[in-house]
Amino acid sequence: MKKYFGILRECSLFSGIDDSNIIPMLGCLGASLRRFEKKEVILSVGSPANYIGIVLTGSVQIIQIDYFGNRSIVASILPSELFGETFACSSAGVMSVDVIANEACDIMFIDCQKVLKSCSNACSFHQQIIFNLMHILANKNLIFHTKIDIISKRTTREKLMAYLLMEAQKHNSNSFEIPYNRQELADYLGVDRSGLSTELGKLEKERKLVYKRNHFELLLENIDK
Amino acid sequence: MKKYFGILRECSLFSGIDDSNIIPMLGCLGASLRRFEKKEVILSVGSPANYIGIVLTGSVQIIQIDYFGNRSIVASILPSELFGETFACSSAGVMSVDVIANEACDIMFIDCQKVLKSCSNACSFHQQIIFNLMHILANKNLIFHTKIDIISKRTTREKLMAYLLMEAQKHNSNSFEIPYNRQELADYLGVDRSGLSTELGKLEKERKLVYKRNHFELLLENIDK
DNA sequence: CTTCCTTCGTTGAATTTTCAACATACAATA
DNA sequence: TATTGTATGTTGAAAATTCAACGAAGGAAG
Repeated sequence: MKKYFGILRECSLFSGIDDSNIIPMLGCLGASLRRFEKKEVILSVGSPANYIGIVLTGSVQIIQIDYFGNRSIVASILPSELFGETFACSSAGVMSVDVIANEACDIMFIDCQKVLKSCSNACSFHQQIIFNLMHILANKNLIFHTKIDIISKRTTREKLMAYLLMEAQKHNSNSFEIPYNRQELADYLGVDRSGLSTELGKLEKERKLVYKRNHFELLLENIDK
Repeated sequence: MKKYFGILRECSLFSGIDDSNIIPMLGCLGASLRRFEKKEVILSVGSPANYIGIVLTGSVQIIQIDYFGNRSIVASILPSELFGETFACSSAGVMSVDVIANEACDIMFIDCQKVLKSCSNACSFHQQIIFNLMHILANKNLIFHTKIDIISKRTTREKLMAYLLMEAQKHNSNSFEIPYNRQELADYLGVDRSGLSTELGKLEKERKLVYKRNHFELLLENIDK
């Protein structure tokens, strides 16, 4: 386990826990390690949802396949990040998404029940872990909430403005970089890429923003409230 | 407090807790009561998010107001249901929505910190409450996730079919009632009501479903995978 | 039974989005 | 510097959505 210490201490599940206590805790949490090769299925739809996964190396993708067989990538999970916690903590019981290795990766599984029930030796860090897990779930909730607000808008322009104003608020500045290229932004907003480009062009003509690649600056004085 | 016992035992925060223990626990949780009149602001954007609210009588609405002043109702909270838990458990620190009394109501506030840190007398039910809160957050997460899947689809027809297939799955039957009228369903899906009606008519002509008011029956044999 | 009111379906015009195709800009690298 | 590949912008036609308006259906109440 020790070789992954550097990653584990970055994991938000262990924030606030002293470095020296992380490795000893893993026992209480029923931690186990497993390696997966590229494209291998880590968890699949319908399988029991008892474990929280932590990506140690490589990366995994959360894949949703709808009734008509359309795949969509719900999220990409990078080293030190978690997956499966929503299902393990909910009353769903089983996974409703697939988790696939995007490349060869090492995964640590933690038994969610062991996180929630404090361990027999009543380790004092347990409480912090529960607190952290709660934070993670609640923060993900906020992110979903924001996304729903944005994509509930009816037009490309409204979605775009809602997104940019939200980013400006997040950065506390009217000038910021976004983490998406055009196609990714279009996918995030649920609109057509070319239509998005057109709308950006119009907004610039109206002097409501200036942009270049993924750097944006909102000209709030020209944006009607 | 005792007069609200009947409601509290319905509250999912207390599920799995023996009836006789609910009232005694409220002390550990820093519970307090307050009455609000219709339209009164219970929590507002920017106010500190330290408390979880439980609706005891009446109802409250979660209101989101965007940059342009458009109001939208995020949720209606009925007796025995919770509000504010996402904000109190996240690292947001402050509310980013308003909570308004939809009618005169009695609200119980619980100190979220006292839920998360086990109490000095180490009450044994504390763990169950934390477990329940985690469930509530994770389940809400799943609900949001489902909603995002649905409204991310591009066309009215796709959104509608995704919604109906999801409902069928939830009911374990191709025949079910939905909890929305047409306007509400249109708002949920983020589409135009008349366009939604048109699409329903088309699907019926294609013999893919039959419906009447809010009763629906999917004819899966005619729905192409 | 009639009236009132709400919900739902229908229609056509206006608007918006999507789609496909291509032009241009930009970055990496040989 | 020349080349190549990717990202972005632009355009026009087709498709879908929205909008406004109205008519029909169904319930509730007198």
